[in-house]
Amino acid sequence: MSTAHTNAPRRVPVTRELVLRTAVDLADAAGIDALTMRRLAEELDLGVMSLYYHLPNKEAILDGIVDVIFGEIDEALTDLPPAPGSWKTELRSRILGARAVMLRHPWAPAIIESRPSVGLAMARYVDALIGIMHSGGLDYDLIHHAMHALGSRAYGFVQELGESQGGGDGLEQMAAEIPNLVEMLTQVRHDDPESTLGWCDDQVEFEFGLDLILDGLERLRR
Amino acid sequence: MSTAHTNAPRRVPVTRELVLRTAVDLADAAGIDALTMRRLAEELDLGVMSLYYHLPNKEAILDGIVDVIFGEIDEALTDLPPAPGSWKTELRSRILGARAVMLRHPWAPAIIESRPSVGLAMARYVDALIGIMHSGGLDYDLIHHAMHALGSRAYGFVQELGESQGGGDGLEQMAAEIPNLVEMLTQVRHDDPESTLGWCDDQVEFEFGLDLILDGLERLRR
DNA sequence: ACCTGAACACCGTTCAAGT
DNA sequence: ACCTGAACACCGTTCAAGT
Repeated sequence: MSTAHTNAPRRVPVTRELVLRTAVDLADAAGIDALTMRRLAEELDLGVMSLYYHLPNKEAILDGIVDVIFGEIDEALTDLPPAPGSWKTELRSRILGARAVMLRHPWAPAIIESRPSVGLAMARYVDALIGIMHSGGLDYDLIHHAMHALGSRAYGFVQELGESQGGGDGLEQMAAEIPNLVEMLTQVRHDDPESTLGWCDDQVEFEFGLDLILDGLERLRR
Repeated sequence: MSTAHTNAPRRVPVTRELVLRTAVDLADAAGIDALTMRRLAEELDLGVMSLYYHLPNKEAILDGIVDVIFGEIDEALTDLPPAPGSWKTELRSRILGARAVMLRHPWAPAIIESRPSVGLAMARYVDALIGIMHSGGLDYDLIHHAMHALGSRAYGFVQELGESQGGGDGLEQMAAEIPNLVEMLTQVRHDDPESTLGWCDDQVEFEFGLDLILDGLERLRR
């Protein structure tokens, strides 16, 4: 996973940026729980306390990670073809672009939601969304509502609750107590038997919710 | 905060339910970070290891806490007047009822989102929402989409990102880099100067997003 | 059936240094 | 300027018991 533990001389100097990049790679490879100061230092072939020279504490590392993620989003979006279209399609493609990055870093949504403040990279991303909506003829009051209505969907994710565990192991035992839920699940499963992602295709659901909101906003704009 | 530390004989026996109730009270009073096994045991005037007789581990305590919260929601909703109305208003009032409980336990959303599985109380709550929608004429496929579109909003909350910090301390420094965001914030603040909750009234925004989704679903039903 | 202390394997971080 | 080990104050949990 890394070249740590060798005692060959380091090619690149350790910097704040390298620490953050390594932290993201570590979370990708071993899960967010593996991202401890000790493990991160090990990955960099450094003593634990050396990390504190580059960043003040673990909170700063988590803040920095969010910057890295939104940096990746920005990169992915500048590669995107211009695609003139309406404000709605433009917003939609930006958000789906952000989502593609989130899918590469499944732990990122939880970290983003845990941060108390907004970093520059994230603010820039939001700023671009607002700019698109304003150019599209939405006034700032409606844009403000829109950002709240979108919530984390603006960043390309929704925290999927419960159903994401793939059908619900324990649900069968409670079947008698939750007839409507059981009926819905069996029916939806039946309607879409060859769905590769199981009965619950998250990408489809994400776009459904996103379009529901965008269409509603478009209607309010008029 | 409690009657711990006295050595008067305990009135009520320690049970799983008392442990969970105490855990909720502790999180309410001292924040979710204060909910450690040691602190919880102290609150109950118990040795730490005694907790493990009533519940297998901390995960089970967090699962149990979610059950307690949805128990409170159920209680609050049965007190609610019947309010016949459309499926939309009925769903709306249930969700706003759930939200009122969430507001009493600000730490609850994060815990709910962190749980990998659905407990019975939560499943019952979802089941009731589905029942209402089905009675209102939505088919199960649309209901399934609806639950995903609502996301955590179905439980009465959205994880508010960034702006919730109350105007953004650090935003002023980045003003030049985020002109659209700054313009939106100043304009919205100007339009609503006497807002007691600051420029960003979460209850209003929550209902805006909820209604946007419910109205869109109603349109799809027809 | 109900409770317990000692000990273990972890955390993030302070301190007082080293080169 | 860059890095470090020892130590501290925490975690959740295992174990082997006590009554």
